[in-house]
Amino acid sequence: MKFTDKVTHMAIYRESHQRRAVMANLTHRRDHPTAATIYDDLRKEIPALSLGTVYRNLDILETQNRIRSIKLDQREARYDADMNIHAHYLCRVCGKIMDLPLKPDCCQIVRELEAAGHRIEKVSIDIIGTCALCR
Amino acid sequence: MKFTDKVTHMAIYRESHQRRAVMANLTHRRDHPTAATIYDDLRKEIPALSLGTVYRNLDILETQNRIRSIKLDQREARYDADMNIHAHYLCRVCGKIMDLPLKPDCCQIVRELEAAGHRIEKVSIDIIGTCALCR
DNA sequence: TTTGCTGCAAAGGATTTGCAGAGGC
DNA sequence: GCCTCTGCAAATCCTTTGCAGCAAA
Repeated sequence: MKFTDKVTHMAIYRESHQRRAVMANLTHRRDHPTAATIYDDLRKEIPALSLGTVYRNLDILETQNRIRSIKLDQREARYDADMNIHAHYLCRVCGKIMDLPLKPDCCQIVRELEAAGHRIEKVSIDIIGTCALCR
Repeated sequence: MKFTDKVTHMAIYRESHQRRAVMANLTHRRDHPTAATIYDDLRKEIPALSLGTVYRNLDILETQNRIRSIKLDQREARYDADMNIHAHYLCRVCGKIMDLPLKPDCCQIVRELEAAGHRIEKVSIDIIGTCALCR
């Protein structure tokens, strides 16, 4: 599936065993795993699983708005099943990612953009630094 | 230079012709070019320039806090010499990137994190959607 | 039965890196 | 003169894709 297809071609999805497993794995985690982490984890229950399938399913789940991807640094994407509005803080020393709840009035720009006629599909608020423990 | 060296090893930088050119190119632009775009542009004045050098210099300039990198989608990084606090809006249909000025009170989380002892090194607020013209 | 989904493996694309020589300071 | 920076090219890393068979609905 190409990037543009997401917009123009509304696919009819089937719930495969693998997709359910990816979704379940992400739901039952508190961290923000990479595709490779999910893959390693799921191989225990689905030995024949392939990494490509994990990527394809993460992509579809994001299109379905059931999960969101996070690009904190230039490295691998991370995934999150928590769809509540929140920011992420990454400590670049220990690598830990913290969820930061957001007050609704923090997203005033979003409302201004919408008022100007722009459609909002994704908002990412990512903060990188060194956490208190690592300083 | 490895990722971790940025933290532990404080390098003494020299201002090369190439680094000055990358910085100047970025300063004189209003868009948010990729490394490849800057490279294509600078080849006109520095024909022997290599893409690796562009990447290395963008990396160093970001470490020096003279520019910032932007990761809007899963694709190439973009670069911005505007160091004022602002958000970015990407229209995923036409690809245009808008700068969004931010009111200082929009970053309350940042102050809360700092109060809790965490050091903030970078804040990215990125919004993806479909702009008014493309709808 | 239809057509989306999978595993496999190869391809793709962006970024990084090792090296030997050039060039700031 | 020391040590950083460069061009080159190969390597790396993450992600995507083509294909033939499998499996939801």
